[in-house]
Amino acid sequence: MGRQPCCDKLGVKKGPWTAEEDKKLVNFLLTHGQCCWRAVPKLAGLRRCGKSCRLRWTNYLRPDLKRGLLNDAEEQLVIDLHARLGNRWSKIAARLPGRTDNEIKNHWNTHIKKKLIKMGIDPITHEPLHKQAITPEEMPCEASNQPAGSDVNIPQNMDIPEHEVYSNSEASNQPAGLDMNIPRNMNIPEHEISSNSDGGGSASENSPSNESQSAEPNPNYSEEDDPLLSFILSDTFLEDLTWDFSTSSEDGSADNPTEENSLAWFMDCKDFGVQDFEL
DNA sequence: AATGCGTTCAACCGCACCAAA
DNA sequence: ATTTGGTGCGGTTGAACGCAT
Repeated sequence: MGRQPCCDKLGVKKGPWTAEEDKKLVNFLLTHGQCCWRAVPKLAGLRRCGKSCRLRWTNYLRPDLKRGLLNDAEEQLVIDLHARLGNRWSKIAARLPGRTDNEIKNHWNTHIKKKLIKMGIDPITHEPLHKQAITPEEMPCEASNQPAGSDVNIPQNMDIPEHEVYSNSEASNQPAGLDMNIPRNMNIPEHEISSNSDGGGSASENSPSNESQSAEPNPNYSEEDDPLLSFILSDTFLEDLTWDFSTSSEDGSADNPTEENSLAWFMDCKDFGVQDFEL
């Protein structure tokens, strides 16, 4: 028996969201909070699929989102995390506050991938495209561990949960003398290790037929060599983040906002670009 | 100004997981 | 143990945009 579609295809609007729709969705979610997404469009007065509403909210309307291109430090972090985690964009995004999996995925495909190729690095394996051609001395500085210009204060000795790393039987495949920016022996929680029993992966991710296409994380990463990465990968980092936008604003006006205030404030943020507020 | 081409990114699609029934 | 509905995730698409000619 096939699955019921997530929403009635008839009468459901698709395509770009209008400002009016955004307003309705934001108004509803700020008022009622996130509940059952399937019910959201009906309750919010939208002719949209619940899934579409969720996507619009998480990828675009969420007030804690940063807008704009990833900076150098973030980009380097994405590269490092990708080497560790592979194409698990949601896991990567979880370590970059204010960034979405979609955004990172897009940025990877449009910018970073090309950059790495240009640098002679395979964006999938994170190994040199022509191992003979590139010696460690020739590795571009951008591939060094510490992102240039990174001013993040990074606690030392952060544990990376074992479950967040791919298991990889080819762990020893790292070429001798190839240092790159890949820390070794990183601790990552077991439950996020990519394997056939991994609960979170998509079919294509775990599909053997796609293995050559999917990004294999480098198993030899270690946060010891990359304090920034170790900090970001730590659970402490995630726990410490203040995701509740309502309590943080430059002038404090958003503290304990009323529903109206928060909507108005939020819409203002959208007008100016939320990134301007450094939420 | 018009056209073509390449790039970007918001949005969609399909699948898998998980919890509840 | 099985079914079902809700949600999350990663891959893909296509409209919009920018740039060169």
